Amino acid sequence: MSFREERAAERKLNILKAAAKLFSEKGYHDATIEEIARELKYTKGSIYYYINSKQDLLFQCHELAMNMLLENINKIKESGLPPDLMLKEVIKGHIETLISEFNLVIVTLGSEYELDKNYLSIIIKKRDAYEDIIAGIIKDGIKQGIFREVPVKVVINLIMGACNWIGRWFRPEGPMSMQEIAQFFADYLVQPLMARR
Amino acid sequence: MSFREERAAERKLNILKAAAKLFSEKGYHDATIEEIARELKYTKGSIYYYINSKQDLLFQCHELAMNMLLENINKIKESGLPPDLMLKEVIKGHIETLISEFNLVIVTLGSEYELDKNYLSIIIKKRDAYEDIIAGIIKDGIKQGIFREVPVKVVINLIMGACNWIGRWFRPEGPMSMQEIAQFFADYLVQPLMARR
Amino acid sequence: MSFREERAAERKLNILKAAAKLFSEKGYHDATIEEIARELKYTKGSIYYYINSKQDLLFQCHELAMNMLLENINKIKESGLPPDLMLKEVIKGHIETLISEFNLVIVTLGSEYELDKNYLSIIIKKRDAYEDIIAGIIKDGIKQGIFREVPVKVVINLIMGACNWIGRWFRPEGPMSMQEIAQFFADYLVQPLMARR
Amino acid sequence: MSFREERAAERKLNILKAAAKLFSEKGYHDATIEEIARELKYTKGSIYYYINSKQDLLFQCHELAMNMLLENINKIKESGLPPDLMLKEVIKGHIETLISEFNLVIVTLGSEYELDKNYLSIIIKKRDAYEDIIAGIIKDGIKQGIFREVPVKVVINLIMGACNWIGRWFRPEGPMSMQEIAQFFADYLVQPLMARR
DNA sequence: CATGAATGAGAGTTCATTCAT
DNA sequence: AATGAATGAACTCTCATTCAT
Repeated sequence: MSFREERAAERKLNILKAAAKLFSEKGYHDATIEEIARELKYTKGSIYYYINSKQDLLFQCHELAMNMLLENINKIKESGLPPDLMLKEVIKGHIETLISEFNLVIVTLGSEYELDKNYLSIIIKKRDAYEDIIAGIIKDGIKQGIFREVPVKVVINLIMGACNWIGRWFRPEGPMSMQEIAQFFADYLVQPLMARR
Repeated sequence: MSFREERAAERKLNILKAAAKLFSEKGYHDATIEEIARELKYTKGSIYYYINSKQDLLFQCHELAMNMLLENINKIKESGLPPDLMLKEVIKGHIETLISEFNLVIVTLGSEYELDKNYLSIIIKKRDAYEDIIAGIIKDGIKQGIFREVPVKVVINLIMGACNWIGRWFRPEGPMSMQEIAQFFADYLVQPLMARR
Repeated sequence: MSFREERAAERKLNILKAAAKLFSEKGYHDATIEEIARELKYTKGSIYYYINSKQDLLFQCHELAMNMLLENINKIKESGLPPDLMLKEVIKGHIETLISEFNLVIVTLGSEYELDKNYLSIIIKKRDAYEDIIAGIIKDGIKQGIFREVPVKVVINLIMGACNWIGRWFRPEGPMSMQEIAQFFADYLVQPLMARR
Repeated sequence: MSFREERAAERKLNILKAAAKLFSEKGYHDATIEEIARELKYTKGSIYYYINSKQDLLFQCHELAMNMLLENINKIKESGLPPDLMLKEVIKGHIETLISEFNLVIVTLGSEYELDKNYLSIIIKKRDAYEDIIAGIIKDGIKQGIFREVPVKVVINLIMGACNWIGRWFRPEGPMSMQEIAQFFADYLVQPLMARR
């Protein structure tokens, strides 16, 4: 990558982050291109040198966030941990990514219907891949007798809901740290899966 | 209420439901007043005979939904059940209201930042009242030794997240019925609260 | 006039006065039919039993005001006073009508361009008649050597301007009464007309 | 000021003048943004690149006009003329500004109630400053024994009314020129102020 | 007589997007 | 690479007016 391209890529990333911030604060529609530009001390027109459209911007936010989540889960998948511990790691990693890349991930979680059909199907594919990995872990656990029999999809949705909702209420200045919350959620959500001995 | 007033109230409710449907399908911004009118075979202007503004419409959807949830939880609070069973009833009731009044409740859960400050504060007050009742039940359970010690707020957020997320994935034609899901969630989410004996 | 017609006429006058009040307070456009109706505890629809259109309402305000002014000046014309005193009476009468029928007259003086062409031409005819009478008095005075030679039209416009502007600043609670102002204006405005001896 | 900024300022002034023309011809409400745009061969939307709102446009017309009048009167105040001649100069200057910047000034004189409270208070402050200067001149004249004792405010209102009304009837093609009218008004309106010797 | 209800034409305004420079 | 300027489509909202009951 040439110097020029590098600089362009960097600027694009900045635009993405500024967009994500505003999208997550005010919603896709109420965040205007003008505001995004102002945030970066660009002018409205200049932005269009780097992006194709506002939709495109939204899509790339979604994509970036999903890639982060996928990267994280793939690492965990390789860890060789037993299913219950592995699932806990997944939950903790999910929450930690969610909070540390707050703006980006919140956009993904809160603006589905704003995405055009074509873009949306790409994102959904990634999300499905993500959930499939989780499903694999749970099924493993069941097969090994560590987890009891459960409707896997439903459990995943339950877990994802609990975790994703964190974006709505988490405040860094609150009484529990990100790590404490992540640990608490992991324990709370995995426990009912465990088979009785 | 006179015949006239009754009919007017009914029409207003219809408008509210049509609005909720479109808001939940396309989001607040992308649902236009014109579409809402078309849905009801009204004209754009006529809608404004019943409402003050689009914001107002959104607000009233929120309010209607919150009132339904509050009505439900208040009934359960009076039931005299032990905390664990009561909490399960709350979860089941929440999910059932959510699904049967899908559009309305989804609007409430998914469009916070679209609401003007003044309106929002009213809704937040209602939501706080709702969560306070749940907090009361959990604290009761802890006091009675039925539930273990937990950070109450965090647990509520966990439960609410899991439940509210249902709006994102539930399909009536899916393998589990609304009641089955509600029961499964209630059991799954209450179990980790139980004190070990 | 039958009882019914009488009542209708009375109500129409009330509507006219309410309209005049609102027109003068907020301007023709910003005063809505709804407000006029509310002022009279009618409903929007009912108003239309008595009037044809909002334009019509405006026109009739204009006409009523002009008729009052004409009635007044015609009485003075018959008085047989010498021109200078007669002109002073006209000025005083004009100002007193203006103030005591404030709303009505203000409408006439401040919303010419709101009137449709057809309506406007009728009002302008009346105004011309009014000014012609004043012109007659001044010309008389010149002929009799009481007034000096002046461009009559210009003087009339000067006098009318000074008087009509009163609607913009007069406050009944101010330091001078209506009569004092009227007398002061009459003296001030007639003096420069007097021929030197 | 750069070339670009200069052009932008010029365009803004054009918009102001076009707006003033239409406002004075048809009144604030009946003049639409679309018409103003059409007058300048712009599109409706483009206008908003230069202004914030229609109200803003009206306000700026008011302000521009008041600034012209103030500039004029301030120059005269410095002239060192005796009060009677100075007052005549003020009247002439007022009339000449009024006529040569017809549209702008007429807007100011005829659309008070169209201005929002906040805007209006700014304009009223300027108008008060203007009238205070005139008041100063008259009081000077009284103190020097050149003018007789009069209620100053009332006289100012009388003079302003006579002058401002000119906008309603002046036609450049009429028998008297702007200068002749201005001179006539100045003489006519100052004479009754003079102390008798 | 009175009115609740409905209508539709039109206004102001916003904003993503484009483009010449 | 950047930007000031312009555009037009779309949207919310208002209100005089009509009409069945």
